[in-house]
Amino acid sequence: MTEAQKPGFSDCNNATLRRAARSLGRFYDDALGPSGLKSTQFGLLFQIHISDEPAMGTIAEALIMDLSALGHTLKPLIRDGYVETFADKDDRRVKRVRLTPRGEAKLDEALKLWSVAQRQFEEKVGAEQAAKLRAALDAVADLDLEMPMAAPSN
Amino acid sequence: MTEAQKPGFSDCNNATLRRAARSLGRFYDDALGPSGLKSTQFGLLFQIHISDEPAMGTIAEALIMDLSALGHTLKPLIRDGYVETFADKDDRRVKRVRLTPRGEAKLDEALKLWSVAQRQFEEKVGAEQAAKLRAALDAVADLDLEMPMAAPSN
DNA sequence: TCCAATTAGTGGCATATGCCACTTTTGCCG
DNA sequence: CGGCAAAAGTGGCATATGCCACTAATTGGA
Repeated sequence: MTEAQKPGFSDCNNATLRRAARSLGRFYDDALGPSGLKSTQFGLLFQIHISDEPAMGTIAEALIMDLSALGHTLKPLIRDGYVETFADKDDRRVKRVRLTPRGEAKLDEALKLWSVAQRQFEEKVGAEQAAKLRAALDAVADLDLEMPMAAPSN
Repeated sequence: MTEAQKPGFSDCNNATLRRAARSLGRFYDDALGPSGLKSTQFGLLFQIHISDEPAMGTIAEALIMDLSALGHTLKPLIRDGYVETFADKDDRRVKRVRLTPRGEAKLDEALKLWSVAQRQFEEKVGAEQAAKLRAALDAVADLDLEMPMAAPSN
């Protein structure tokens, strides 16, 4: 057991996941560097792009991220003019989001850089392996994990 | 292709990874909640625990995280008295880290909570699947990804 | 119709991470 | 031995994320 601490570093699924995320994140960030976008921003712009003027809550749900976190993350993108928001016509509580022309252009630019990193990665691990990994990650992300908390006895 | 945008959300390995990390992170964070530690802090304390008074750079390398980021993340733990640092005897540039008795105790407390989440997770996906996933993630994390940047021609 | 519960966001506060510019130590070499 | 490049951290600045307490709009009854 002289190597009990050698592996990734622990048996914690979460820690292992975060570690990989930091590593891969750095790689994609570097690739996107020239565009001035972080990989997270790129992902967010992309998600908005493929959606139809989604409501913030819809985006947050799709990306499994906290609604307020999404709001914060959106700020720099709005400030830089890549994204704009507007109230839903039927429900004024809802705020919808869309890319500005400038945002679409920036996304196009970033997509070119992203594809290089993506290809680079898939060459290393193999497209099929990558697809399997993504599938596994999606499965994990969508797991209905719930602490065995006291079932609301009432 | 009516579902081109339905899956996780994109083919980006990085985005998929981050999404899963947010999801799983929330789960482990909830589990660790009672201890007052975040899953990231738990992971950091654990890493320090299994190491032998590691230098900051050593920890950063093991966790594949930026050295300065580690420094920042360490602050609240130092502030709360779970960790302490001291200069290396031979190289005064090096700062070593160790858990305080209080930190060891807190880690023990957190370990109990963590194991519940860990078990819960492995019950859902299967211990073997989880192990495979961790292996895959470690492999990804340790990949020597490098932008095909101009190879230093010299 | 009017109020209680629910839904969608916002703002504030705190941690997580990175990059960059410095400062302090070392290590190395002429 | 003196000075320069490399190594290890620190601090500042900016984004990423979460939780919580609130506010504004809606919805669902009584």
